Amino acid sequence: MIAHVLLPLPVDHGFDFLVPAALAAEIAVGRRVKVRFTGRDRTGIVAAVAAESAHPGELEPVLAVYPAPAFSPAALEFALEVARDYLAPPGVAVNRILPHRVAAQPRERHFCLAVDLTTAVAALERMTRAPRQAAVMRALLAATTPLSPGQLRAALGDVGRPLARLVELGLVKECGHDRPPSSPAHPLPPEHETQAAWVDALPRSGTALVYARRRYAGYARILRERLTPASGALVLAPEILAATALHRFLARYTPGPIALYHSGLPDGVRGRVWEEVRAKKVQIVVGTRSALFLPFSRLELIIVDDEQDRSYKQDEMLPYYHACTVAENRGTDGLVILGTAAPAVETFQRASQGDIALVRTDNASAVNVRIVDMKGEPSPVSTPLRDALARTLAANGKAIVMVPRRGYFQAVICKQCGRPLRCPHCGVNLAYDVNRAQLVCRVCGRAYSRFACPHCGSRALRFVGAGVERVRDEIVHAFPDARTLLVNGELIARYPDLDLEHAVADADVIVGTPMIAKGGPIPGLRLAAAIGVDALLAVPDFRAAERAYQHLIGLAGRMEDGELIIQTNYPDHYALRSVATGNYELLRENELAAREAFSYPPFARLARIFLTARSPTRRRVDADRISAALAEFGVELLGPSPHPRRAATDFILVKAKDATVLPTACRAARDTGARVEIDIDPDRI
DNA sequence: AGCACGCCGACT
DNA sequence: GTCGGCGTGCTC
Ligand SMILES: [Zn+2]
Ligand SMILES: [Zn+2]
Repeated sequence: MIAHVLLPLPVDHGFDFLVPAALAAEIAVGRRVKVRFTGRDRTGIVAAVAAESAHPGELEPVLAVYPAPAFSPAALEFALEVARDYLAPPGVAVNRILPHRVAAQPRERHFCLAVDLTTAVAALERMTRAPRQAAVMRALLAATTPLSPGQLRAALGDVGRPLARLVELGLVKECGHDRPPSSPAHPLPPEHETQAAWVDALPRSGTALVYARRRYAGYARILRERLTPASGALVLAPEILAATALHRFLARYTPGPIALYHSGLPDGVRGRVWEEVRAKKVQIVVGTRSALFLPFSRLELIIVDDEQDRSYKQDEMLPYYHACTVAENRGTDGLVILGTAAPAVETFQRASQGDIALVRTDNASAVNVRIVDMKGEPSPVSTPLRDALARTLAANGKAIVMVPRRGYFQAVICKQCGRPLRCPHCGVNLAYDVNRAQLVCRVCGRAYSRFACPHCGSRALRFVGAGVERVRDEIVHAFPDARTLLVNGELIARYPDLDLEHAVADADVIVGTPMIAKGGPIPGLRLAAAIGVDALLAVPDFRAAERAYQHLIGLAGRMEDGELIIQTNYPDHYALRSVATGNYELLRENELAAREAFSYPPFARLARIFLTARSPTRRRVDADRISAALAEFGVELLGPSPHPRRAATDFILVKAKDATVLPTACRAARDTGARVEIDIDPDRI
């Protein structure tokens, strides 16, 4: 017997191995196996089992078979289809998707009263000399479900001793739950019921763009009303934080167990969820894009929340897939919901052409938008913003300030000759880091202490582009009594378990990078401000204005009502006017016109071809070979230009006005033999 | 991906 | 003469 195994190598085929008789019963398509390959042990995934091999040479034996976690045959086929669509090596893709181990179910014990209520109350009255025991008894009396030691500890502190004593006395017993009994779903609060009204307008199947400011309650309603017992449902959020918040919400308002699945979980936990899905023990999963590959046997419903978010595009690692597209392929005979408060221009275009359904609620928001013209404003915190902050804080309201730049100052410019100070190694502008009191390069990390212009020698320097830390300091200086919280990537990296919701609840002013524009309403928030949106508008990407719009809508979405202040030098920019007037069409029309004029999506399809080779001449030769190979397809090539992050890598941008030729052209580029990686439909350029 | 093979410039 | 650079191709 032969096993055809996909190894994690950048090749487009698998390798055959001999299945020893002892492993014949265990071998199965989708399982992970250990093999000896080129002198070392490796693991791969069985793509097929056959009687014989077409390989002429000797075959190595399969050394071990791992029954779990494993792909179901259908899940494997789907993963391979995605790899094929995105021109990724199948072995690389499937080995990345499948977790490696299955962690044991955490054996959380649960305790409940062992006696009836009257006996318990009588015992409690006699417990005057054992207050800890009494506290445990009271907690168990009040609880509607059994409690785990962890839950008791959270409420009462360390109660191991008193709990053990109560068990000894026969007042409390352990009840045999492996997992906490799923709490009965809470009814939706009335205000959520109205927010969920759009569910009635959904089609039965196909893809629907749900353009609604508030969507979570609707998702809970769909899960309650539309899910049949035999089917699975998948709910995606763009990032781990958002997935966790959505999971918490849906677990509260939906009956039955809901699993959480994302790449931040330990491998073993992911493996456990994977296997629970395969065994149909879990019907609903909330997660990030990697959850799309879970082995659901039937998937009637996929919800992609915040459809416009660029985190849905995998662009750091193969396969370079987009979660929305993959979701639509995955849920072909069910319902796929793309939910958003600020639709991607491309998605909305599909809806307006009738390719997908459009469900649009009245998105009028109670947020009042004010655009502040920054011409002549010396401080990054304008006078109108300062006044609004003072008013808000005086009225015990909360404020949030978004600054799209990290650190302290974006750049340092010579007052004498006007030129920016650059890193001599990388050529990029140097940023100022207050903590080190040095100029730092964001590309190579080098720091410099020489504060003088290399061109004219002048020591008169101007710091420009206030970053989030600088704005925070400015606000702390202006409002020393307010509790100010800085939220940036560094904070999340340093405290991965930080409960952001709690931290935010304790702050008066939250200053942060655009990550704070994601998420639901913050209680008590009355003022939101966007500082330096011009930096967002100036990003060299055809989607820059759309992204700025989406960030601003996201920021406004963190308030139920209140004021949004936008600081800009371009008060008439259509993206900002569109936010101010609540008129999405204004953004859409301007974007469509620009993209049609310059042949960008949705009027063309793009791909990036990465060329990796040590020598630049080699990359040049490859680039020439590719442009020769693509000549016949009538596509436009831009570049090659150096990759912004990866060393020894260039990329070519491919633009195809005919959407259907792009995959063919990309395949032709791959088959030139040049060492390439291809990113179809990139999300940033 | 890793590793061997093989071909051309420049060094004891 | 050999050493070592990397481009090419193969691994079940
Ligand atoms: Zn100068
Ligand atoms: Zn540098």
